[in-house]
Amino acid sequence: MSAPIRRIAHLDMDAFYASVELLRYPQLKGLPVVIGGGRRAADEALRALQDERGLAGIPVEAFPVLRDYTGRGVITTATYAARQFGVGSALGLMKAARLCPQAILLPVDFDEYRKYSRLFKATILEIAPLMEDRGVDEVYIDFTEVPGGQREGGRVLARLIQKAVFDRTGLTCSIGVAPNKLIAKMASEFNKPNGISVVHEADLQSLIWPLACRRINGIGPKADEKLARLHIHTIGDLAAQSREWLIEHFGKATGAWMHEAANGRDDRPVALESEPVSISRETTFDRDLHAVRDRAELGAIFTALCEKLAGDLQRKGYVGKTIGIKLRYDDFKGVTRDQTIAHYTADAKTIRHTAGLCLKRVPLAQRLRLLGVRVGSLLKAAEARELESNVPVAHTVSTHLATDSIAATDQLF
DNA sequence: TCTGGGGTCCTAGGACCC
DNA sequence: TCTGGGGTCCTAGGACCC
Repeated sequence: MSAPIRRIAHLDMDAFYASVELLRYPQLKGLPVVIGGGRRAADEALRALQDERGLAGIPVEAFPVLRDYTGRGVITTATYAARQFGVGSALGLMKAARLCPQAILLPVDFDEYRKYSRLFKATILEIAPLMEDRGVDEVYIDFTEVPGGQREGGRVLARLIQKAVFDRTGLTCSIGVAPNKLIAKMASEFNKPNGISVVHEADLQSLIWPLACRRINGIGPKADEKLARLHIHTIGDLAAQSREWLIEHFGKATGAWMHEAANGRDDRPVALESEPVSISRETTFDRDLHAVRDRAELGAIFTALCEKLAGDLQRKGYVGKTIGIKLRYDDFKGVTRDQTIAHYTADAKTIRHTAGLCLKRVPLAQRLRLLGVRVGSLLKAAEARELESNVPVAHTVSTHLATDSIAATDQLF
């Protein structure tokens, strides 16, 4: 037997949030539905209806629709019926309301999506043990050594996984199988929804080169625009450029990577485990707030963000020592500030204090639409304890001083 | 009536150390 | 008296992804 050919799958759940919602509200099947926003009043009305008539008993007319929405939310997911109207992810809800006013608008329910996310991933792991988590609704799977992973280029195993996921969750997914992650990711888009597509190395020119450069995971709007200015539109156009020329225009790292990608080369392994680098909380206000005029309100939001963040860290068992803030002004421009402290922490007061110092270094004349707090340079709490277990006394004192001066920061706003 | 809330990685300059 | 260079950490911003 010769060595097995590397076969990597990318699995993407179809319209994940929306599909989970349709499991609860089957009466909405086939209708344009979008998930997003978050209006307390409408959410409560919906909850009251659930209590009264049961989920599936809510009449279609009783659901909130886009037409009635006022606020600053965006669409996170749209059903395929809604996509017909040109609405999709990241579109502002007010804008979407003009395209499809009758679309039903459901609030985001992350807890529910996380539940199904765990379920479909556990199902995959029972079949194929080498899986990389890429967020709530997608994964990479290494098919190479899995029984059936080589049959029909991986199609047989892909079908098996697709069926297992559907049987367990009632949800469909699309799978691409290819020689590497880069191509697998593109391939999973080929037959959406509920599709499978298999790409071999020899298919590069016929299946990959005609695609727009933007389809490469890692080429975003900016790079795409620049490529277009250079008259490069397809991946084939990109592959026709020399490595040197690409490095000249996009820099050493990006240029070389583009050259590899365009030629279908990617040797990144399927990464089973990864540790978080940072954890953050942010919020966009219902209306823009002014640091002076809305001092009390901003201060309360700021403190609440720090407390939630501390809770997240503690629950997940991490501490960090780089505390940062993020601001977005009413013109949508943003700034960040951060500060590294002497000791790892997950303490709300310490975070609040340090973030408060960051805030003092930022211009606050203009009104704000967003405030965020971040903790980075993370370490597992146990590892940090070990690391800091024989720390000089002087440092311990400074921590107490820092925590004691919280009162002063409270007067910030 | 524009534009959410998480994240990751890269770049680039300055400080500071060897 | 001058001339280096490498390495690491910190900070700010930006591109990109789900």
